[in-house]
Amino acid sequence: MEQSTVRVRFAPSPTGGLHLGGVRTVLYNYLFARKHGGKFIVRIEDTDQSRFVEGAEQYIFDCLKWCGIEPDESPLHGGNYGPYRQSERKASYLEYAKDLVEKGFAYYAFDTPEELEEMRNKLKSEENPSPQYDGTVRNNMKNSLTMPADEVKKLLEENTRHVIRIKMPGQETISFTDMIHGEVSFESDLVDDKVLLKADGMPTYHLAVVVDDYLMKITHAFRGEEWLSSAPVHILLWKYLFGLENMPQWAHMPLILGPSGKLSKRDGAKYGFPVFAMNWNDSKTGELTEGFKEKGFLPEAFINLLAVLGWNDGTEQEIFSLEELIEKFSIERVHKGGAKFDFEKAKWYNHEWIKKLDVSNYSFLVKDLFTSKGIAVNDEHNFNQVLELVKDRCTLIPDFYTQASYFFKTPDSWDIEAVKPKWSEDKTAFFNEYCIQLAAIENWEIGIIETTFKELAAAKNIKPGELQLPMRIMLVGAKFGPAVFEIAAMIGKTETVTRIKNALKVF
RNA sequence: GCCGCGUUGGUCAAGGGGUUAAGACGCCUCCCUUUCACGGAGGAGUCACGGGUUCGAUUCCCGUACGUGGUACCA
Repeated sequence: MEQSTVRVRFAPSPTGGLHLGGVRTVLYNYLFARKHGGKFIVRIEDTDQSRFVEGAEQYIFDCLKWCGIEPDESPLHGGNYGPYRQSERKASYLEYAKDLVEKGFAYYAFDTPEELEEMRNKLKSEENPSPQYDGTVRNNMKNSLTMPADEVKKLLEENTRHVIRIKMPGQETISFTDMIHGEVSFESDLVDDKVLLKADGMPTYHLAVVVDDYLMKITHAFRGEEWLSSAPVHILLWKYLFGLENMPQWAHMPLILGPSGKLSKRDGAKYGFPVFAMNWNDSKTGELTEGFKEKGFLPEAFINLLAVLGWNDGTEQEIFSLEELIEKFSIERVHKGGAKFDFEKAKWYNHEWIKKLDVSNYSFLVKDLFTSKGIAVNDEHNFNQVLELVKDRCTLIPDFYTQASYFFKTPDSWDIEAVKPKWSEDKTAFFNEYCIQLAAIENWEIGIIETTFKELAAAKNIKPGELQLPMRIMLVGAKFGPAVFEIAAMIGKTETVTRIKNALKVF
């Protein structure tokens, strides 16, 4: 397997935002493909036109790009196994479905939606709230198994609306080896006759994955655990159509859960944190759902936190770059059980990445933020120096505004309460004189600003510590930020003196 | 209901027949810093339950509970 090309695919449907579970699945797909020197393929599952949302396909690729994941083959990147949109492969599915009918593994079903509903209502009971179209039920329905051959032929010729269903065998144990769960098995009698080809001629997911995986020579198929229950259908299809020996290896990823149960794609707002990679603007509903990107997450942190939610390399390492993940990832170490998403920890990862990365990697984001708030950034070098000074205090990108904006504009207000109780005439005098001395400084740098301050304090017989906090309030407006003298050095002589004088009027 | 999958602190988790059951986030205390962080040192808190198997089970087996997914002409 290692010798021949590993081909892994991610098959999203363009129906909405890319949520956490989705991104993690792509990520694992991608890591596995890269680690084994294989191809990473993105195929679009757009066979359900009713749910199709304009722009969703592009959105998916935008998210991947932001995460640093580049597909080798996709509708946008090209490749030798196209088309990469299921809607463009419609013709071939019909052939395979007919082939299955001929071999006796599938059949035509002419039941109308109304008739199906009637059947379900009739059979519904306390014990069986959702009756299936299964081995016993199909004998009482309108299909090519129960109707005479000539009648079936006639209906087909008249183009009567129909679907093709798989004929689940009776009393057969269907099992396969999942790369994460190990041996998984199902009893065929308990699985229903899934629709393979819809009345509109489009395949259902079941037929499409199998046919596409075969035609695209997929070797490994990783998907969310929500697919595990329908795996027996896929296994059977592989057996009937292409042979089990050609079937890709399956891996069903554990689910990502919300704070209370399952993580719903919808109201992410109720958790207070995003559930999508990037802002998702639903053209159908007009709803805007916030993404991790826009919330202020770095892509490095985002993929890092997702990668280790359900996987670890067995060491104590927690911070991984994409390159390290490619090197260290192994599907065998992926957890079986689902994990609750913890936003606090997610923020911690972002904080770590902000600290770890050189500010030049993300200063453009902060610059955009400042610009949008009306602060023009002219001196990039100076700007980066400021960011370097405050980055330890920033968890999300927007934090840079509160942590650094005072370097570029006078504080809007002062935390008067922090200084007033201990204020005295001595201190006013000190600062007045300090201003004069500062104004006289030729070589404006941190050492001299601090020395001047301390010597004057000693001369006035005031503890420097009692003066530093007021000075901070004057320059910053509040009790936070790097060393005061560092700030003074950064904002310049004129600005420092101005801020002190202005504050003095109020203190 | 039925079927599948799962279950180590509040959360993410290492481990796996005999361990003082790692580590991280969060929380608390202290140190550093006359700010806020960063950093450092500590602390509280755990093997879902019941039966087996075994000299011994958190680890293996069987049940139960709980969680979660499926049960669509959605993916």
